[in-house]
Amino acid sequence: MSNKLVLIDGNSIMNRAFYGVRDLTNAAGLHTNAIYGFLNIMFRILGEEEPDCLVIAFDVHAPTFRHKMYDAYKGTRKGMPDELREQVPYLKKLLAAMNITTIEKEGYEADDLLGTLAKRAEKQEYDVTVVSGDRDLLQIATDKILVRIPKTKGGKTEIEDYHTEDVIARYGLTPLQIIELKGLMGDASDNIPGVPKIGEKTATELLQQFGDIDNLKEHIQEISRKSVRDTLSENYDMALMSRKLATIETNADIDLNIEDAKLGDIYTNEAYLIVKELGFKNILSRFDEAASTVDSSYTDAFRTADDDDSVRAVLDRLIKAGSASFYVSPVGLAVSVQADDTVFIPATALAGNICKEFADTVMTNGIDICTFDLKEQLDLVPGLAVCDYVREHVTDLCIGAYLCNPLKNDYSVEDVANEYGNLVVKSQRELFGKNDLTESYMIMPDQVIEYMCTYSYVCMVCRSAVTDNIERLQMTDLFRTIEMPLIPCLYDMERVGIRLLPDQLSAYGDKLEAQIRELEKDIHREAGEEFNINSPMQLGEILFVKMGIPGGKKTKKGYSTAADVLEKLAPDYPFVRHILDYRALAKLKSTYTDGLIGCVGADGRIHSTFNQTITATGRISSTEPNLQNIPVRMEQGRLIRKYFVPEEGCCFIDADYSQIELRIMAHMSQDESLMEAFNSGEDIHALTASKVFHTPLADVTPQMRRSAKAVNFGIIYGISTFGLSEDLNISRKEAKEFIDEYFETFPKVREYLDGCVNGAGKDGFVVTEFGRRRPVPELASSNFMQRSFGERVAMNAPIQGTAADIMKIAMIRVKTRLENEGLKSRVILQVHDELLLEAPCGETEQVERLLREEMEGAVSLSVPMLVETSTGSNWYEAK
DNA sequence: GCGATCACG
DNA sequence: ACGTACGTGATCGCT
Repeated sequence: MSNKLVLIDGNSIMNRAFYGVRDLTNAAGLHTNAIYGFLNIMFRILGEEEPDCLVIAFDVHAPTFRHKMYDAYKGTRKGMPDELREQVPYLKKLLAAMNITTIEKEGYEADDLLGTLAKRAEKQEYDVTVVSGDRDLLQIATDKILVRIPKTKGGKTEIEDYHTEDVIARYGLTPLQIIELKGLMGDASDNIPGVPKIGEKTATELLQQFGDIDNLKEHIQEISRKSVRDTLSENYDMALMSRKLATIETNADIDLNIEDAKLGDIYTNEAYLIVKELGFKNILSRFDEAASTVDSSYTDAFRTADDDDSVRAVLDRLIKAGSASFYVSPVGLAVSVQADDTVFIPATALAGNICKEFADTVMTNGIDICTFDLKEQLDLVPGLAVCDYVREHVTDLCIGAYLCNPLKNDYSVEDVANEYGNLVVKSQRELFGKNDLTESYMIMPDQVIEYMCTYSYVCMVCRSAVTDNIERLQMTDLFRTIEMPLIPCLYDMERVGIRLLPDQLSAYGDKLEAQIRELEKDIHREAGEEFNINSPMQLGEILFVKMGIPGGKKTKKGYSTAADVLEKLAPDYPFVRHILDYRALAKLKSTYTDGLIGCVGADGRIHSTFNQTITATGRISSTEPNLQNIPVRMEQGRLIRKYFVPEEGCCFIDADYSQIELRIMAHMSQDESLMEAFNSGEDIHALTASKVFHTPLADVTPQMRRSAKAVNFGIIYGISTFGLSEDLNISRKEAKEFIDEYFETFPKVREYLDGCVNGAGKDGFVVTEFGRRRPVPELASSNFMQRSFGERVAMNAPIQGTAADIMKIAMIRVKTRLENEGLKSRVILQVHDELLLEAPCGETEQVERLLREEMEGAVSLSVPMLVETSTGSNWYEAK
């Protein structure tokens, strides 16, 4: 078996970690997140690859051959932020202590050193793995050289692996052609003026046809598109330059014998001390001798209390301390009164009333309590579901962790323990697999008790780190007055649920089924064969190959059959219309008929889950089932809403914020024209059309209003000529004219949006009116696509997020006031800018008024908030 | 498990 | 990396 060499691009992996890992500092105040992220990736690679040799390459702060070649290259390499730069020497020191070979050389970037070593090792029959965050490295992939690119998505790091064939599969080009691609796209020289602007798609097609830039030059007359031909001939020299800059040197002058990079014992005493100084306890646990020194002694202090006296004693200590953390499950309650006073109390204690006694004690004494994911525990302590109490006295670390970084995929006690407390704890899954806690408690009670106590303990010891972080990020007010008191609102919606008439809905499903069968027969007949219409692959084959319909393109695996593509073909091909109809019906049947019926509980109601920690913008989301996407736009779908009905003697009230996002933009931009538009009370899209097209309001055509509406939406989404042209089915040029005209009309809107993007570029995040942050790391990217995405996010998130904030405030106000006035009406659904209430029929008028007051009064902006309400005996009627 | 598709704001 | 509007979730077919 051949030897294996792993090569890591130190700078690029640190850089990735710096932007992907939460801000960490050690006891001495040194920023450590990039080191931490690097080590995690390195250990993962070492575990997976088990290499014989390892080399880490670094960039040197000195001009490289690229600088010497082209002055403007300087501008393309951004300097590192200080907080990253200070970490580099510590990592190098640690690697040295671990006897890991590092290499850096003046005049070269890390890429070049890796490229040279990889090729050299390949000749010596090594299996080579190269790890980098930079896709430029793909050019050196071969059958023997594997390029691995870690991607951090949400909280998890996934690694993309590329041998030759993987590059071809992903890009349609060979590894060497990747260099040509970069040359044509000018990627390595993003900021250099005059470099040909050819997109990846065009560039890929050209290369697939002509192989490389040199051959392309020779056959330039064969290129059909004039614009591409012109760009190329004008900028040929720049393309060559660009290609040169992107080419990784594989013959760098370095004297390193690969055998000398043999991996020895990396867990040395010296390294142990450095890791300890850096404060990475869970990395410390990798050190064999050191493993026993990892502090897990806190479990020694865990106790159990089950007799009345000792349980009462715990409650007394609780009252004396005035604060505590807890974690509760069906098996019992874990309470931490102090860091060294964690007690497990079985659910059977105090004659089975322990949970209620605990909640009562807490609430009557105004105890400050801390837990993780309160909403999941409220069934066991329902008395705590009071907005005012939760706002003042409860801290949910799950919500806190989400506010600090809303981009993660999930939030767990394990991660919070690790990030905020430097603790390593096991998850329920790791400890008990798929068994639930009650089962596990019967088989291994001690482990379950330790698990419960650990969760409570983590809340106790991580509490201040999380709340300090929230404070540092200036979100304490958002956390206390919006996110925390929202929890009881969501809990109520879940618990109350919404009534569905399954039998009637099922009958509607049967009707749909009959129509589906009919259409299916027609479609198969027209196609001349039976095939699965639900398979985009088979359908694409039928449409674009067998039937020869033109225009089929897009997607990696074959043709796109998405609705926007088919919609353009439908006028000319009745067959395509049938497909679209079939799709619409099939969707209704599977998701909204069969799917919803399967969700009806024993009480005849659907209890969705409303998640508060999913979205990047602050919205809530709904799952199992998703009740935020019940059809409304098409009549046949909208009919589904007839089967959502209120309890006997009740009706539905629907309350809808009118144009909330555009109103927020008017306020945040302070654009006089837009504010005036809302103060006038006219139809906003028509008014926009009137202003943008310089037409009297009365003469605005439906077509003009439609365009204006699309532009208004586009503005909220972070406008781009491409997006608008796709949406309105017009040319890019026309789209650009619309947008320019819009900004001419509403100049402060442009200033505001530019300000969002600039602010995000400078600070790395954007903020809503209520202080909610969304990080925008994409803006720092050197990749055009990613950066553009970052720009759109920076424009959209403050608006969408502020709307979410306002709705949350409204929900808290509505719930609180309904309770204060002794009304029986309850909010049962939230759909971003809309609330649905179930109200006893006698209360409707009062509650409609209440809703308008609380929702419109939730916030005071420069333009009025307008809420429209309506009532009905089912959801269809109430909308 | 992932991509394509389509439902909503 | 998110392959060009922003933000979601469920279902299907396919590997």
